[in-house]
Amino acid sequence: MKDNKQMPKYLQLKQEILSWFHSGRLQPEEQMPTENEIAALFQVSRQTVRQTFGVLEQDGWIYRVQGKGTFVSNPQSRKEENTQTIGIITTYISDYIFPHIVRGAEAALRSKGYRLLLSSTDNDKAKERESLQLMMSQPLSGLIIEPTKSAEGNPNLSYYLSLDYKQIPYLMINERYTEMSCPYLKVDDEAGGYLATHHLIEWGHRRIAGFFKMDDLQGTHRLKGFIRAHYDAGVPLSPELVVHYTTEEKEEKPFQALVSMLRKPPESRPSALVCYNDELAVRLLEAIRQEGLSVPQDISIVGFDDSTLATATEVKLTTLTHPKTEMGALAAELLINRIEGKTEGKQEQEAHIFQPEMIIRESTRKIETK
Amino acid sequence: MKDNKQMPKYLQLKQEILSWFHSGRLQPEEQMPTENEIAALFQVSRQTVRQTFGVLEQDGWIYRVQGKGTFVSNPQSRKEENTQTIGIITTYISDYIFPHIVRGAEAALRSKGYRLLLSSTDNDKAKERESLQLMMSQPLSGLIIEPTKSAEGNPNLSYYLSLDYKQIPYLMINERYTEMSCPYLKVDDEAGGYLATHHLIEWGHRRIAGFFKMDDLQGTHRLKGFIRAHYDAGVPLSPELVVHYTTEEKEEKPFQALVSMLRKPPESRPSALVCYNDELAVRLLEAIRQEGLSVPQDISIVGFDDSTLATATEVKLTTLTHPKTEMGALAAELLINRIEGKTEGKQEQEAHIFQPEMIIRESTRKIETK
DNA sequence: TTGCACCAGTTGTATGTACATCTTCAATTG
DNA sequence: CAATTGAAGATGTACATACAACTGGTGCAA
Repeated sequence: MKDNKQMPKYLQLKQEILSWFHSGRLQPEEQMPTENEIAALFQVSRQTVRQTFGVLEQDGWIYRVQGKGTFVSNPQSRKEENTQTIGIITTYISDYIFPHIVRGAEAALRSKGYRLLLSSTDNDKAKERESLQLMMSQPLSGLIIEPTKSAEGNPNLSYYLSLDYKQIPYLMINERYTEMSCPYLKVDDEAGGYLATHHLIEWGHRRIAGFFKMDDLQGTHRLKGFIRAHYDAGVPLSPELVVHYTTEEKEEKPFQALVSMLRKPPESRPSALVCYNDELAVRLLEAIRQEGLSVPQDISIVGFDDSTLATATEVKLTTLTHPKTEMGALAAELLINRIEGKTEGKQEQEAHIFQPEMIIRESTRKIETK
Repeated sequence: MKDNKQMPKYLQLKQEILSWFHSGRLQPEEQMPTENEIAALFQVSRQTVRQTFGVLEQDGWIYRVQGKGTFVSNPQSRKEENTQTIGIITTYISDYIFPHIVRGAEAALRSKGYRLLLSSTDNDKAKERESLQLMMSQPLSGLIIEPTKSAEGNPNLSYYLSLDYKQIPYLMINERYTEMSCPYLKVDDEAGGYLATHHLIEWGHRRIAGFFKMDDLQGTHRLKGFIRAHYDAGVPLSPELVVHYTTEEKEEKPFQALVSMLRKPPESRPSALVCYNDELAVRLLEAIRQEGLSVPQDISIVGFDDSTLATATEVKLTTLTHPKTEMGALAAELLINRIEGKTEGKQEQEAHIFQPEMIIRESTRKIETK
């Protein structure tokens, strides 16, 4: 027992006894040493031991039976007392892949007896703070966070620090704040962009247009892969074939950009498109139809995320998988492991990166290399 | 202070002090008499007073500040200890209109300082029970439920009764178990089925096929409207044009049924379809394409719910609106009103019924009446 | 006026003693 | 052999004392 003079004896004693539990030296339902034994062992008075036991009993670690003794609580019953609630804070709830992430997490949590608290930030840092505040206003076992745009840093740092202080485990999905080190899960978007582009190059395409949303890291990573695939294959990439846009511009800018590309003479037109995601791919399909061209005869097109939209269209989209549901489920499992202390010793990996896979459907075709 | 010798002094003292709070003799934030004063007043030792204060502090009645004194807790902060948590149990989370309902509810709840617990049943009554159990394992302020397979009755009645017993307000969305009387929000599905059918009849269609999922009440109501529209217009309805299916059959049965309809000679083929929802409409579009027919030239088709799928297809679907987000928000508001007792006197209406509206896009066309 | 030391009063920590109440089990009794 | 009794040992209650740590105010000195 450390003789930290900052801490009162009864709290030092509490730490010591907690370590007995964590090390497995005392098993659930086992009888504790009696108050007098512990008092003698640590050279403190029985009253001090009683004070410690009082706190431990409140925290649900032990229970006392008059005349019989003091016993270690069953972790089962301890859990029942503690909240078994995990929060998820995500940017959007209803948008396209997030429901699947939540669904995966919810199913995993429910099967392990945890409840799911859900909140969204709508990509607004003030709402993120509000959500954190609300979640932490009640006991919480753990937290899964999808950070709101981290470009301007993290104004809610103090809340995250108080998570550390309260020893509430948390992890991040899709991105993470660079100021903080916690486990996180993400998709290898650069590999995705590479795969999509590589697939098209392999099938003979040489003029490939790319449309990427640049206000989140996913878009920039996918673009990176797009560029690298060109470089590796020795295919030159003309700058006019890369279109950047932001969330606000997503309805019109890429659409118009594609229309003006398609109105050029066939030989200077792209023969294939790589789209930021399926939603954009569906939007661009309209532009192609509007210009009287068809997919995949005239233009090949690749989406991202394998959403429900990808198979709702007449020509089923070639796309890349996003492990939406699995990611949610894994996040939940990792978090539960941390909560229940199963990571002791093996020291879980900090980052879990999913590799996307191509799903080749009908929207891409092989063409003759000139 | 009653001299009940059964009860230890420190508990008798607690009762006495509690009566001070209840009688208003001590107001919130007021400073309590000091430990020594109370000890002298009741002729007990300061230690005994401390023991009493310890219990009162745990119960949230008082708080202590070293060097300053002991104070009566603000009932506000006592209330904070009570959960401000509302649960939503829905059939699916990720499927198409539910994320929007949840989103509407979440935004409304967050703005009023409530937390949202989310759970899904996957349309499985066993999971519904599991979800109810989990939700109720902790204090809960209220519950929003979307019934599972509402047409088949309610096997989890006992849980709902215990909600009544615990005086936890709840309401139902989309449908309600007929055995129970609670406020509910729904779309007038019969009117929707009627509108869709009426629209087609008005545009000259006489052989209209209907595809309805029959294991929830939405489907049966939409069918009812479908039939009534035929009846009102004096259009005969052949039984072979009505297809029933269940959740489990949704992938294949309606698809096959339509294929065999389309292979009949053109004059005995339906000229229009009314679909249970957009998801099914998209699926049936495939069948139509597969048989070499086109929409709306050969077949008109109407969906339901105005989901994102309705505009993802190349032929934009004519469909009916569903007030997804608004419904979630209104459900949350009504529930909060009940929780906070704002319904006293005016006695809220039991049912809130939204009227669907037709959105006419490209998938239906006028034909010549024979 | 400002800053500092000091003091009285309050809660927090630590120990000691005494006895009450309850559980268990062995010894005793009928 | 069954029931009772009693002792031992555990936690629960109650009181007493001493000092530590903190708060707020007073009063003195720069």
